[in-house]
Amino acid sequence: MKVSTKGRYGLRVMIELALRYGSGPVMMDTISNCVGVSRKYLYNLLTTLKTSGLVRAVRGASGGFELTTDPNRITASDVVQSLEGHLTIVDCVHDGVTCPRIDHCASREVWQKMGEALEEVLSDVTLAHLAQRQEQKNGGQLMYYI
Amino acid sequence: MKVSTKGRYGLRVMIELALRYGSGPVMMDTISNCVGVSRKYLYNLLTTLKTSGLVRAVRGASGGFELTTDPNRITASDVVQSLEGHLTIVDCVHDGVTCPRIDHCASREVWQKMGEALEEVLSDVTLAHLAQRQEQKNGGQLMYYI
DNA sequence: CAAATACTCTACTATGTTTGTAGAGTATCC
DNA sequence: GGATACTCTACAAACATAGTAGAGTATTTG
Repeated sequence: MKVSTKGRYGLRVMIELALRYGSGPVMMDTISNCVGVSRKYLYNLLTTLKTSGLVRAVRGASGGFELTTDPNRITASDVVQSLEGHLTIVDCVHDGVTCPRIDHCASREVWQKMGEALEEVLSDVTLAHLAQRQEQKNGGQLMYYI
Repeated sequence: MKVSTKGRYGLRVMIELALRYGSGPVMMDTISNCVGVSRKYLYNLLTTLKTSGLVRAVRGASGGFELTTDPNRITASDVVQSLEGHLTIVDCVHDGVTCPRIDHCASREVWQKMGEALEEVLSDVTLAHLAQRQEQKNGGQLMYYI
């Protein structure tokens, strides 16, 4: 019951983009350095996030990636679900393909509640919130890890 | 971010034992039939649960497994944590081995909240509760799936 | 006692997912 | 037209999950 590196790195990536929102596209090498992920792997994450419509890519010289919308309109739930898929702890909660014992399964109600609890936590946290928190922790400086 | 079959089957197993609590040990073949898991795999689950002190084994003829204590003193949290490990979404939340950026990581607070939310849901649900719910759904009959 | 019963243990394997890497291709800016 | 920087397909190593096989051991019951 862990978040994979996709979700972990992905949220960091989005926080970095939130910190730089409004300053034009940020190139992959910069993000790669800040977050500590290889350029190649980063591309996977950004491609997924792009497909979900959370980021936009600008090609060519002085290109890069940027958020498609204001950081306070993107939640951690959006980011995590984009990269990790549905916020369901067990497939039967979301699938149309239900297991044969679904009607007399008490466990299922527990798994459902867990998913709802996660959704509640994540949808309550915006990127703006996280970026602000990050700035506080760093004393207002962007971290580069060069 | 899924519960594995260990957790899913394990909780079912414990609900079955809760339904039969006080009637002496239940043998693995019975549990295996009710829950729909092979005897061999079931052994893995029960061994883990035994190590955690949630069930007790009785060897020999007319042996089997039974809960070590009353079903309303065992929570879903106990069961899931026994089989799946700590209820942490990301290791850095619980590990002593922290990642180098732990001090300026805003994401970590999100992962921590998620774990706490799960704990809250699971520790609020007892086996007695689940067994009762299961009985309601089955009209008071034990299901055998023979 | 002895036979049946039922848990116990070690080891092995197949399968799928995660976590990446390689290298050539393509759009855009100046 | 050259430099810049994203794009795409394919592949592969490492790890975790989900089991299976088969022989061993403790207890009850007659």
